[in-house]
Amino acid sequence: MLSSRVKYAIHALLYIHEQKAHTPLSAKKIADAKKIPFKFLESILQELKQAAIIKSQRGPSGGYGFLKSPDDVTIAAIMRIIDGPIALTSCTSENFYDTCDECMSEHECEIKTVFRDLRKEMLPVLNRSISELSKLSK
Amino acid sequence: MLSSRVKYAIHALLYIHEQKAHTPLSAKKIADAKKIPFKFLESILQELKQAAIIKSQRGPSGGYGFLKSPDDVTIAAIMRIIDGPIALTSCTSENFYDTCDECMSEHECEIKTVFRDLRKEMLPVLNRSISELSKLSK
DNA sequence: ATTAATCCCTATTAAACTGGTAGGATTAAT
DNA sequence: ATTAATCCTACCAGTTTAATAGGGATTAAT
Repeated sequence: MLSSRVKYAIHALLYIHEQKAHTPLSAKKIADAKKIPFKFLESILQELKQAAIIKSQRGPSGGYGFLKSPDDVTIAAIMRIIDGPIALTSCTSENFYDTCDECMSEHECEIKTVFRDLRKEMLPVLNRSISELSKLSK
Repeated sequence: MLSSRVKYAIHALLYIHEQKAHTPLSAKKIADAKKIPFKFLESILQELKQAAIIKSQRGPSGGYGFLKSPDDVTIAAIMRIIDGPIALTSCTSENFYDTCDECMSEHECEIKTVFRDLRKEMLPVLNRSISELSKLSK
């Protein structure tokens, strides 16, 4: 299941996108509007900033805004930054690949086939961007 | 990510299926063949038995065998029994549905749309059965 | 220059989850 | 009766999760 961090992250990014403010949006405002625990949200925004998704402005009337275009920020990317791999097994992960014992010992693990196919079906859906998502809800 | 319990469960069921023995297969043999910690495997087999996937025979020359047909035992079913929901949010889960705060407050949560679509794409792959999987590997 | 609002960093915590272990009771075939 | 197997209950150490707490650094409006 999705962590609450990822859910909060998506909600926060959607909110920032939808406000379309030229001035940055403060964590406080986002937290209030989206009912996210303030301090918890702060740490999530830090993580997104570290990953170069958003940028921040300090001081009064400071806050957060997109660094990358919302068209290019996908749900998959947010999940990878915060929760890690999309794939359900490390041996079928593209960005977090790791061998599993079974794959080493057997010529081709039966499980691998399923979860490689699964990942392939999941990606197109998760590659939707924040701006796409925002349009859908209207 | 998949829990090791689910991975072990799938491997164990595949092994039982492939042995095609008329006599039940002991946890010990499965554990040795598939290199699964014996006691850990036992508890997994208990769970599968409780869920009426397999049946057991006690005593010497006892062990485990399919109760349902391997044609009808899907990866999705095993995952639901052991790890819980397939869907990534409870509000898009069929078998473990639960409301989330956002879904209540807003007319239609944007996130819900994505993860409902995601679930829809995942299911056909995860509805493959043990016997299908077994054929694929040959 | 003060101050108010923010970012940013570190630490702590309670609860749940994960991946096992341990030991004994029960059952049935020999 | 012995043995080999399932069954049942409890335990445990380590990690993760979802926060909370506190405070320092930075900035900009006044």
